[in-house]
Amino acid sequence: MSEQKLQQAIERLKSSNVRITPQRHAVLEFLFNSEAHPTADEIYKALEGKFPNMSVATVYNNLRVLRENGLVRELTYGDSSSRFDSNMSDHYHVICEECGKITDFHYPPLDEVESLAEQVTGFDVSHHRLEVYGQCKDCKEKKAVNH
Amino acid sequence: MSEQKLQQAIERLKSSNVRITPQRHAVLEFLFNSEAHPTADEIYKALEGKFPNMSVATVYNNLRVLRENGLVRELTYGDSSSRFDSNMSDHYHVICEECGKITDFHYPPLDEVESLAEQVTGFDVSHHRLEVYGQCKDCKEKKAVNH
DNA sequence: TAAACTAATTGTAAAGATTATAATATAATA
DNA sequence: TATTATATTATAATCTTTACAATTAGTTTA
Repeated sequence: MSEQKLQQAIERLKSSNVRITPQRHAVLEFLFNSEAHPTADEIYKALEGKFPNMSVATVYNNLRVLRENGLVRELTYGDSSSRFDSNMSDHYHVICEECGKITDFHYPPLDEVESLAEQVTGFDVSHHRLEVYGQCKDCKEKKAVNH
Repeated sequence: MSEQKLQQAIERLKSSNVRITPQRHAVLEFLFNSEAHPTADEIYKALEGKFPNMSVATVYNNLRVLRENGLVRELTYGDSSSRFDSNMSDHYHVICEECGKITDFHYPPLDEVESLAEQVTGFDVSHHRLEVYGQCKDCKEKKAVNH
């Protein structure tokens, strides 16, 4: 997709003295082209073909570097492994409890909640996270068919 | 605290044919008296004195049973282990990024977000989760002293 | 109250995700 | 192209949670 965004990200890394290796480039590119919020293992498997010798540790290392440089976000839900999202714009997620699919959706940032939390608890608030859970269209339809 | 709530919980378990063993009673009681949202391991360590032979598997089993019966909630944040909350009323959490402390706070349920998510994504929404992150009072003060 | 039945506990092993480590390879730079 | 620091690889270790089989113990019923 947006080749420009990818180039910007690479410049950002370079200016932080992060080396652009083929593996790192591939992880970054894969995430930028994915809307599926993949896990580390899914990224690893997706790049196996191109990099047969790549270690899974490399994927984890690079995800950490990308996260530390503000290029991807780590999403931790109830399930066992983290998911990664290169969409750093303000948005929330709706998660299907049936099949695990994660869908983006936009809503005005909940600034009121943050400021009330500050007042009530005395915290300095930095950010919040919100996820909505339910059943996606596909899973609804599948159930309907089986009846 | 509320001895009555504990008795109600026990009745609820009995009516679901869940046996009340000393270990199970202790896990339940500990959670009902705790406001600290403990991990499974913290519960295990807290009960070690009373039950020197208790297995950590017993703690996990009981937490699962309590969760399945709607008596505790499992909280999964970015850190490695789940936390458990016996406060089943509608409330949100503010989490200190410094020390990990979790503080309850109340806010009207975000029904609007849920209904917008339904419209936009076509999901059947069942619930949502929201956490606010920041720095707690104590950690702020500690930092101020060190300057 | 005792026997019988079923569920719970225990101890240990296994699974799965992630991190640590040390040796080797390689990107960036002068 | 030589140098140097960083990244990668392969593997082991760690940590949380679950699985399993044997034993123990609630609960029910005769």
